Parts: sequence; C-alpha cells; structure tokens
Amino acid sequence: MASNYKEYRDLNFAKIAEEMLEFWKKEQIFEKSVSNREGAESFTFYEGPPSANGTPGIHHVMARTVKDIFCRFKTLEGYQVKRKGGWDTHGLPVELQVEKLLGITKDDIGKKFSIEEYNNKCRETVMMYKDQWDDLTTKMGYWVDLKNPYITYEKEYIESLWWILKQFYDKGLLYKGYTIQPYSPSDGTGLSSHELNQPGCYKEVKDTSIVAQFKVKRDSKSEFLFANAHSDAFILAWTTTPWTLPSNTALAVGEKIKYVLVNTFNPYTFKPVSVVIAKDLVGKYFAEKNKDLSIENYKPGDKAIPYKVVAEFTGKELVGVRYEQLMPYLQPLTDADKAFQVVAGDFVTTEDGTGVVHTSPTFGADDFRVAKQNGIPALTLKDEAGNEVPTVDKKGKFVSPIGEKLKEGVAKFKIKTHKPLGADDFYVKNYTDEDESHPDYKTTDVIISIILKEENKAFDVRKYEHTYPHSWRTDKPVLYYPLDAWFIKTTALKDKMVELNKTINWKPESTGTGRFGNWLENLVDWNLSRSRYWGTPLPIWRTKDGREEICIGSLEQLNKEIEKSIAKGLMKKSPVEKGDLHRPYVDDVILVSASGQPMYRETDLIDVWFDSGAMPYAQWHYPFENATVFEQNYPADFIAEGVDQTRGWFFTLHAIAVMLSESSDVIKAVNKKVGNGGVAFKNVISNGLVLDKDGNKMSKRKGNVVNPFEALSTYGADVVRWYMIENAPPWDNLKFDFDGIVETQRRFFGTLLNTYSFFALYANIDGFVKDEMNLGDEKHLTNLDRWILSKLQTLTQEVTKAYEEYEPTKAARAIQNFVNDHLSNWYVRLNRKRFWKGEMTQDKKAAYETLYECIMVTAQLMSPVAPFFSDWLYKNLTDNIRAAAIKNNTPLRFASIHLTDLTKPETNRIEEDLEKSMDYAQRICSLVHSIRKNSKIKVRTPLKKILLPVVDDSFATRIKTVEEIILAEVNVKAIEYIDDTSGIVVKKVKPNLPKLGKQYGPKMKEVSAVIASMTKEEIAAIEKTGKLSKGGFDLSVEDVLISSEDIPGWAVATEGGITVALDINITDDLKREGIARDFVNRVQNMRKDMGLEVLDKIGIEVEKDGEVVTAALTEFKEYISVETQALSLELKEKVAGASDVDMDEFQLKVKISVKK
RNA sequence: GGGCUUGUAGCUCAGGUGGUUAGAGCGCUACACUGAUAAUGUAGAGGUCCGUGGUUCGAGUCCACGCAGGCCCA
Repeated sequence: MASNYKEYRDLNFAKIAEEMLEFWKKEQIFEKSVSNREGAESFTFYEGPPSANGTPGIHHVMARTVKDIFCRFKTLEGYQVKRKGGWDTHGLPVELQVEKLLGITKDDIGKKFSIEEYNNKCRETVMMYKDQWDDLTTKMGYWVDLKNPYITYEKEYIESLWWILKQFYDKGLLYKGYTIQPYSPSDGTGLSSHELNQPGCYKEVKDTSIVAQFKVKRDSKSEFLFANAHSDAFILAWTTTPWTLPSNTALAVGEKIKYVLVNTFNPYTFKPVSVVIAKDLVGKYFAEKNKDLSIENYKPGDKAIPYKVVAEFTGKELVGVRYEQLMPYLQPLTDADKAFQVVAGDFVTTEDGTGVVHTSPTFGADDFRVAKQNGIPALTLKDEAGNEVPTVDKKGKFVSPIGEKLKEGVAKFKIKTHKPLGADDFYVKNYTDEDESHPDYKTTDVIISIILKEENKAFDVRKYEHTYPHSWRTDKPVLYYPLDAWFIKTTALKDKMVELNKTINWKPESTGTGRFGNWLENLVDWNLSRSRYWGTPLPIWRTKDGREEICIGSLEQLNKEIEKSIAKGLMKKSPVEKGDLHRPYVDDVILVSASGQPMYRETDLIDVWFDSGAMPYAQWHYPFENATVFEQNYPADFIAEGVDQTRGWFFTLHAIAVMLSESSDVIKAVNKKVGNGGVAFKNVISNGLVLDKDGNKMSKRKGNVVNPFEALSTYGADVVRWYMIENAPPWDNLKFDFDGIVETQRRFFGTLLNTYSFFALYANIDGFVKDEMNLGDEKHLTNLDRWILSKLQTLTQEVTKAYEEYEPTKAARAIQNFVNDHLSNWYVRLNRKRFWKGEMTQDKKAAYETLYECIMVTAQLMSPVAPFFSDWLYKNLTDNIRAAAIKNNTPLRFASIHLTDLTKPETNRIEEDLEKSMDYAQRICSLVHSIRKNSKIKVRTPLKKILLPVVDDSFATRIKTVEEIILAEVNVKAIEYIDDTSGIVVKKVKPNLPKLGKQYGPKMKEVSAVIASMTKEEIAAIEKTGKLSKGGFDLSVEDVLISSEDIPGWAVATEGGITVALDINITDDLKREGIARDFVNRVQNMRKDMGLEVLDKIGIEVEKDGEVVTAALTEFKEYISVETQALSLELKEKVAGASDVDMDEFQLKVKISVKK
C-alpha cells in the first residue's frame, strides 16, 4: 500500500529544520509569503539594525523570535509584511575595534594612519561577522529581507539623514550649544569616557575642600528659616573644587532629604551664624559634646563651639529660597533674576558634604542639567569676538575679570604667594608647573578659601583626599568643562512626545509609562555631536567667525554649493565627487558664504543613534526615492528590541518621528494621508534579558555564555524558540536552561509528533485521504469529535486574540495545553479503538477528519513560533493532495503553511455545554481512578456502578451526554444518579463568602458560625424554599454553597464540588471479564515481544487451569480473538512449548503461533 | 542615589475586581495502564506566598516601610 502520510521513526527536530530550510530556499517561500500578499493591506515592521562587528548571542535568538512571530502571524492574517533588514555600521564600538586591530590609538588617526585608511578599515571591519549573522538568521528561521538591507554608511542613507537634519535646522531645532565634558587644559582636548577609563587615569589626590556659607535672602519664601535663628541664615554647601565657586548660580537639595537649622558660630570669624545642613550630617560638623554648651556664654576664640538645632524641614521647603551671590565678581549674562536660588536635584545625597550641592552650570554635568531644567543661567561672559565663554579659559586659567578680583583679594587680605600674581595668573590647577615646594606656594583653591574665610563665607576648610581623573597623556588633572556641541532641541517638543507616547501600545505597559514616560518627562536636548572619524558627518559649514553658516540637506544642494565655491576659487574640484560623504573627503569641502567668506565644516560626527532612529525614512532613501513604499510602511505597526533600547532606539525613533511630524511639511502631509498622529511605531515589545539558568548575566568571564548555534543544531530552532516563548513572557528575563528545552521537546513536540504519527499510521492502513471538496457529514461526528472540534475553535479564538494583543506566551501556552491535555491525552486516547478497529466506516472517517483538522489547525496556529515543524506537519498532511487542491483552488493549495490564510474561529461550532460536560467527565474519571487506586482495584477489572449525587437536573443531563465515555474510560458498567429523595446523600453547607461579606461585613464570623451549625433539615428547607431564618439572620439560598460530599458506606471521592461513589464489589461475572481483559493484555504483550506487526494474525493455545479461568476464556472467546487478532483460541489439557504467563493471582501456560 | 521591574513547592511558572484547604508542569517516591510505547494515568511527599507593620470580618492579592535580584540612568 502506498503511504499517503509519511511515517517517521527516528525523529530529530534539528534535522526537520534543515529539511525545511532547504525547501524554503528552493521554493522561495519567504519571498512568496510577501509577494503573495501584493496589494493587500501592509503591516509594517521595522528592523532595529544590529551591528555585525560582534558575534550574535543567544539573546538575539530571543529578540528575533519575538520579531518573527508577529510578522509571520500578520502574514497569515492576510497582511503584506515587508521586513527590510538593516545593518548599523557607524559608531564607537567599530572604531575601538579597529584601533585594537591596528594597534593604534585615537591620537594616531590622521598622523600615523590617515583618516582615509582608517575609515576604509572601519568599513571592512563593521561587516566582519556578517556571515555569522546571516547564518543565525537563516538557521533560527528569522524571516527578514537581507537581500536588500539598508546600510547606514551608504551615501543614500546619509543623504536622508542630512535631509532630516536640515528640516530641524530650518525650524531652529538644531543649534550649537555646549555640554559639560571631561576636558584636559594641558593638552587642549576633550576626553571620551573611554579615554577616562584607561587604567591609572583616576588618581588619589589631596584637594582643598570648602564648606561655603551662602547667605539667605530674607523674604516670604525664606521667612521660616529666621523664626529661631540667632543671626542671618546661611545655607552650607560643600565643594572639592573651590575654583568653581565664583561661577556658582544655584544650590541643589534633595526634596525628600530632611534638613535642620543650627544656631552656632563661624569657627574662623567667631561670628554667630544660623546654618542649614542635612539632618543626617549634623554630626559631621558639630561635636555631640558641644550640644549643651550655652550659646550665650560663647566667647570668640573658644575652642568648643556650641550649637543648637532650632528647626527642621524637608528639602522641598527649601526649593525656591534665594541667597546672595557668594563671590559677586561677575553677573550672569541672561536670566539674572533666576540665578542664586535653591533647586531640587535628584543626584543630591547625604553621603558626604552637607546635603546641599553647590551648582555651577559650566563645570559639572549634573549642575548643567539641573540648571537647564530649572531655567537657572550659567555664569559666563563675552570674549572679544562676542562669544559666550566660561569663567575659566581653555588653558585652565581664570579669565582676567575674575583674576583681577582675586588679585584684589590677595592684596586686601595680605596673602603671601610664591610670586606676584597678576590678573592672568590664576590657573585653577597647577597647569604651568609652578614650584609647589615653595613655602608660600598656594593653589588658587587655597587663595579662594582664605578670602572666603576672611569674609565670613567659609564654614569649614580642610584637605580632602579623593580620586580624580587625569589626562592619560600629561598626568594633569582633567576639568569638567563646557565644550561646543550641536544639539537637537528635543525639549521644544517634549510635551508632544509625552502625549504621543500615550498612544503607543507598550509591552509591557510599565516600560512605556514608567521607564520611557519618565525619561521623556525629564528630557534634555539631544547632544548630537561626536568627536570621532567613522560616522555620519554633520552637514553644517560655518565661517571662521561663526557669523554665517549653512546646513546642507541633499547631495544636489551640496554639489551646487561646491560649484559656487569652485567658481569663487576656494576649491579646485569637488572632494566628494566619488560619492563618499565620510571624513576626510567631506572635511575638504570648503563652501562660500553669502558674503563671500569661506565656510568650513563643523568637524563633528552625529550620534549613531540618530542613524538608527532615522531608519523609517533613510532605509528607503526617503524623500529622494520610494515615496510610495515609504508611505505604505510608515509608521511601524510593530517593533521589538531589548529593554536596554528604551533610551536608545526606541527613543530616537520616537524623537525623530515626533520632531519631523512637527517640523517637516512633507512628513505632515504623509501623516495626514496615512492617518498618523506623529509616532514612529504603534506597538512595541521590549524584551528582557537572557540569563543563565541560575539567573546570572551571561559573560565570557563567567564562562556561562550559551552558543546560539549549538543550541539550534542540538535541539532545532522550533524547540528553542518555543521554549523561549512558552517559558515566560518576553519582557521578563529568561533563565535559559537546557533542561527546560529538553522538557519542551519531549512534552510538547514529542506529544504532537506522536499524535501525528498515530494519525499517519492508521490513516495509511485505512487509505484515508483528505478530500477538501467532499467533507464528511457532520451527523457522523461523535460527542468526542464535536467536543475536540469545539475546543479547537475556542483555541483558535484564544490564540488569535493573544497574538493580536502581542501576548505570544499566552498563545503558546494555550496551544500546548490543547495538544497535551485535550488532543493527545483525551481525544486520541479515548478514540484509539475507533481508529484501529474494523473497516473504513463513516464513523471512522469522521474520526480521521476530526484528528486531521485538529493537527492542521494546531500547526497553523503554532507556525509563527515554530515555523519549521509546523510547516513539516503541514506538508506531511497535505503534500499528497496538493495537485488536487491546486486544481480545485481550495485552501490547501499552498506549498507551505506560511503561505496559507489563517483559519478563522467558527464560533457556531463552539459547544459550551459539551465542553462543560466533558470537563465533568474528565474530573469524574479522575475521581474514579482515585477510588480504584485507594481500593487497589485495577482498571482492567470491571466494576458495576458509579453513584453520582446530582445537585440539580442540568448536571445529570450534562453527564448523560458523556456517560459512555466515562464508563469506557474507567471500566464501569453503569452510572446511577441519586438525588435527595434517595436519602443516602449527606449534604454539606458552606457560607458563600464573597456574597455574605458585602452584606454582613464585621458580622461575618457570626453568620459563618450559624451556617456551619445548620442541620440536615435546615439545609433541605433552604434548598426547597430558598430561605431560612436562623440565629437572627435571614439567609437566602444564594448565601450558602450546598454540596454533597459523603455517601455513608461507599468508597467516595470529592473534588471541586463533584462527588463520586464507586461500587467496589467484584461479582463472579465481573471477575471473569476482568480475567479476559487481563488475558488480552498478556497476549498483546507476547505479540509485542515476538515482534509482530499490528495486522499479523495468530493462534492461541492455553492450558486449562481451574473453572473460573476456563469459563472466562470461553465466555469472552470472541472478544479476546478480536482484540488480539487471533484466528483461534483453544483450551487444551497440555500445550507443548507453552510459556508461563503471570496473571497476578495465578499462572497460565500459553502458546502463540503466527498464522498466515 | 533615582526610575522601572522581579520575588509563590527542589526547578520553571499560573494565581481578574481581597473570600474558606494557594495551583500546574518538571523532578522525586509508589502504584497502575499498555498495539501512540523514547508515550500515558493515579496517588504521595514537598509552601513562613521575601520580611515587618497597616487597612479589613477576612490579605498571596490593597497600602507603607524594608530586604534581595535584574535593567536603565546618575
């Protein structure tokens, strides 16, 4: 007989995947799955580009499984899902890798190694592991278009980026400002965080630290500080960089921190002062033993300084308090009215200092940020060219107006120095190699502290030892210093971003509202500048004096400007004529300004995050090309990346989209056309981390890194994918455990495969062929068929909903439950006999149709998660009828499951009553098994009856529809339904707490006691009349839960409101039948031991052994023969060559021979 | 230090709107079943629901404060 359905013995899921890959490749299934849907509505997915300069890890399998699931699902639903792959190619990691490869440092670039060569090397290196990535993509079954990927270094891509930047520029959303960065005055250059992390960079140094007294301005806001003060009120703030004090413009406090006001005396001037300090830090500046000293008796010069805490308040109350400028040498250029007040800072701690942080926006990153957020100006001045500069110049020296004041101070307070100091001699650190061993050498910090002490403005001055970063080249201290940078004014559209974020469906929600939402609320402008070589150049050219500038938004514009410049004689020919827009070529472009001045490119590159965040536009080279494709694929319906991308890609996508939607007329028009409010994506899954099985982060150092290729080749992509999704929701961290994968393989895939194999085995024997044109008549379906089909519809509904709600774990778990619990362990198990017995009948056909449909739909529902195995199942089930299906144009005409249309749930086939009944049946069977177990009666021994107390009629009706199933399953002859009238059921009553609670509240204990004490008669009464008055309570039947849990004298089991009693008397009839069944079992085992096939016929000879056995074998001869495929069953006095068979209670001598 | 997040059996996880005895799978032990057999059923052992307070007649669930892990940011 020709096999319609392939049968498999040695199954290997990795091998199936290989086989399917081959097939997909040959038949171009992925390409077809997209082209198939030409003209259909598109579902847009954006691929977050990976960087191929590192090797892929197991977490990429996780992330990409999530992406793949929904793209596949939406394709099944009928959408066209183009998914353009992409590569992230710029950025620091690439550069660092190249530096390492070449054995050079950043300093060598442009010297030992030309920028041109360097960038070429970057270009090569960035695709170093592309092969591995492609391999992973293929092997894990991730469908993404890698034939036409977007690559961020290509000139078209960069042109789109320039276009976007110009949109911002034209609307004033791109500006040059400054940001606080580590800067080394000794080598005149900024340092990257990477350079700062060089070993030996952080050194232990002793610096002068000052606790300065900031005098509070008395007004309504600060009045509370004066209530108990015995002098002016001062706020104490600590700094290890006294040189930043002349540029102080604010003080930061922690809103939740507790502060106190202390009456005491200045230790240098002995004047009475009332100072504000964090409560926790009082002990640091005041000796406990001086607490009780009398303030009144203090005399200037006393060593023990008394102090008294006179008020307590939170930082929140201090916010807004104003104070006098500490060193009024210069005034802020702008917003002077906002300067010199207390603000809240989330970085303030009570770990050291005074719990108040002196803030100087030009010399600290936190300071800068908090000032910006509160509208506090920095203290700056104009240089000769009119540019705004900080109080310290790039050589690390105070500007002369400050120097002048310090010089005055030195003179006024007669401070001895090692040499006369002019206004231009005040370096904030020793950058001029002064002789520090000179007895009168004083650092600028020390000079400042002396001046402050004299002016009653220093509360505590001491040496402080701490680590401080130094230049790795010169060993001189680094300053945190304002450096030029280009910014995108994201703050201008902060509200819009916050608002639009609320329209995005985040999975999990908390990442959107919490992590992302909070980040948006505290947004600062996006610093776009990077001082590197390999990246997208900033398309801005400026004249030397910075008065004229131009932002280039396209190649065409650039070339035009270049022509102008050539005409002016500034260049001979275009440095970018080869089309490479990278450095160094673009740096050689000199443009001409309107007034005829040469303009040079701002040397910065832009943040690589801008590259990836702009991919919705740049991947299509929009707006220069592909306007239609862009409109069809904008915005994204769905994106997914790791949660670590919240402030990375998720943010840049959102920020760029919102800003373009507000600033670009072109995008506004598109938004209107496609009905987009301005977002880049509508649904987003941010998945968690993949940890090792003990919950540790995977790292090379720990040696717990899982090789994705190994996992895939050992278990196959389906099992790995399924495990990852089924185990926990993607946004939870996954503890990756191979034992878990093995379990998934065995428990789910093994079971499903068994189910298929079972189907294939018998379908082949019976020659069953699926016929889509001639579906079986529904009336031949049994209860069990209708039940599993109903379950299948419910499953389809549930799974579809789960996928639509981006809940893949729910989908996978539902499928798994269906396959394991319902399809395999119930439907197939109970139906086995239908399949293996007799000729092909309508009933049997119905069974095949049913099982076929279940496997088919299951395969389809699981296909987004397990694309290989599901397609393999599909092909096995349908390859034999493909030609016919194509001819008839029926649903199974497609070569792959991934080309099919998703089966819609048919709610009219859901039979809730039947599902409920079957649920009862399963539970009753479980209870009967339990009783058998306790009574030690095996299932092969038939029993007479089950007693089933029925609480209401509908219950009995339900059970009757599944009675036969129960009886067959537990091998019992009958069910007897008993109701109240039988008088053998003992009813129990319990309070219905949720209902009673609302009604009686505090009286619950009383009511419960009353209900517990109800008599048999009272229970009957309340059941009959629906009410009962007892113990002062008027109870209704809804207030109690009545159940029957005991039948005296019977073996009983109860669970979840169902009670079952079993008649465990074994009569002679039952015993004989039991023997017959046992005998069948033994013969079957012997057949198996003999290696017989299912259809092989046998003859059985048995030696006589006692009356009961003889009677049993005679009475059930027919039954035994059918079950065991026996042509004869003979009872003889003596059987030669018979083997001993253990029948538990006795032995039999049996011989089996094969009959042809 | 801040934001977010997790904590339930040896392991992996479920446990709308508070409700009586907290569940499943795996693993372990025992028994059974057997023509799906590298399957299957039943039972048993196994819990301070991270801790401490609070709200409530009643808290795994709500609130507060902690502890421990994770991510991101400082």
